[in-house]
Amino acid sequence: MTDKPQDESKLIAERRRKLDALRADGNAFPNDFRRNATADELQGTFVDHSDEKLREEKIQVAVAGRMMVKRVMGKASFIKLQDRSGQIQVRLERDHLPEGLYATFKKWDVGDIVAAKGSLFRTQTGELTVLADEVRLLTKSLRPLPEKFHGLADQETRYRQRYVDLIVNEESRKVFRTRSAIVAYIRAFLDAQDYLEVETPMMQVTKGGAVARPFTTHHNALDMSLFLRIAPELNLKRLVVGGFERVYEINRNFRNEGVSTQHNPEFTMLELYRAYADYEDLIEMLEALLHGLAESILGTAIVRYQGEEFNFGEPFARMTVEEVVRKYNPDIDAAKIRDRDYLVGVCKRLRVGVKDNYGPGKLLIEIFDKTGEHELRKPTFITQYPTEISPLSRKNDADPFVTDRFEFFIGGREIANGFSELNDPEDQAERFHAQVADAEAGDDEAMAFDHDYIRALEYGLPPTAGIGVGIDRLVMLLTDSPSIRDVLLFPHMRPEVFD
RNA sequence: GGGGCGUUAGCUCAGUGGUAGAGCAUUCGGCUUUUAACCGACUGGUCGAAGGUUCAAAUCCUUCACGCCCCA
Repeated sequence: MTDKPQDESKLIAERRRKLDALRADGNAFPNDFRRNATADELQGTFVDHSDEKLREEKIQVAVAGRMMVKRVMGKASFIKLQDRSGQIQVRLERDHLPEGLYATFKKWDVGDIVAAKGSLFRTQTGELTVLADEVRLLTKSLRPLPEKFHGLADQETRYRQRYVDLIVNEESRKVFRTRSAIVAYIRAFLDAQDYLEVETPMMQVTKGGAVARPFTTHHNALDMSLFLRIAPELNLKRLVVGGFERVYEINRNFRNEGVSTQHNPEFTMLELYRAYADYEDLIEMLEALLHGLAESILGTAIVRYQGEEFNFGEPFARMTVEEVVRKYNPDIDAAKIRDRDYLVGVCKRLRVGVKDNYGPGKLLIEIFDKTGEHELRKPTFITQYPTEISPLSRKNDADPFVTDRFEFFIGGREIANGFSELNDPEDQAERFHAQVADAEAGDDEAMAFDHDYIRALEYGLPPTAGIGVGIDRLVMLLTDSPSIRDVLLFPHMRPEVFD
């Protein structure tokens, strides 16, 4: 009744024969069992119950899960069932089960989904165990699990077949539970401050909100091109114009760039906007958020990441872009640090590519990226980003060469980017024109002119500050994960070849 | 895009030119308190793909695929 691929492993073929027998015997995939407790509920509830007390009370339980351990010792066996909460041991005795069931059970395999009903007791070593009155096979597993001791180590298989990784690697399950807890903490933190969570379009007609290359898609019925968003920024600020003075979105962005341990084509960002605030207010807020997160997730303000140690309990360091450039390039002439020709010379010495349309601000940031970024190990706010490369940021009142903007670095990586928003519609229009000029000069990362966004600003965006936080990188930090793929359930991979 | 490393049984891994290996898992037998259970027997491979060198290739060479790391 089953078509068997010729190259199918003998292990799978063996299990398929068992499934055939199950089908012949009735419903091989029943869905009428209901459990009354998870493993951890039982472990917690009866933690103080002795074996005698458990046997006295005859506590009836119904448990189910994946059979991860199977130890047959003649006429009795121990198995362990793994459910979403943990594992619970079950003891099966031939003479304590309905006639013939024990012999049937012996054919079941590690990996099968099994249910058991019975009463609780403790073994000689004190392990809480269900003495089974009844056991059932709920789902036959056709594929053998990886070896029990070493688990699944192969990176490629862990990423491609995450379900197997999650079955056998507790550390991997823990990473994704922590990820969920981090996002839940952030939501609670913001909700407590009266922020409104919103969702804005993933598919956009105009690319904007960040300097990056977009993915393009096509709407058939409308016969038009659409961009997958590179940022939600402009839409969120439209909402502030609309009177939602505190908004945030936690969602995916898409950037058509390289893949690395730090980059996935789609990644998750928290972006938030707050009216009547400036970038200094958001620096304070981010410090409070990160401190609270560390205490909540790790139970301490000390974050250990890949051999480095960061204290989230104290205010973070601050430097300006120019200070960083001068610190890591001590030979630079401070008097000429905004001189285009001089900076071109520095870039050439550093073997940084320079284009004709680069102004001093762009050149400065190229030098920063090349020489400074990786040195920013301890949590550090970098401020005063050049206006030239910050088309949506408010100019600094005293020094319009730079904006009231910061980026936040830990371990040499950008974690967040925030600024006082540019709410002058005429200045914003000029900045868009500059972006369009860059685009025409061949810069495929430049923004388009967003007429509707200018119109929104013309209605009046209150003085506002905003911030974007890379959630994946934050999760990496708090789970000590070396690669972004370790914190993405299904990281981007080239297609697998099935032959 | 460039460089380095990797791909051998279901899983974890040995194997540097001369008969393809181990542990776990599977299969069979034994065992009524195991904890990577234990004891005994057996089984399991187009060595990532294609081509080349050689009397002989998992091993050397070339190309390709996929993955990991570093750099741009």
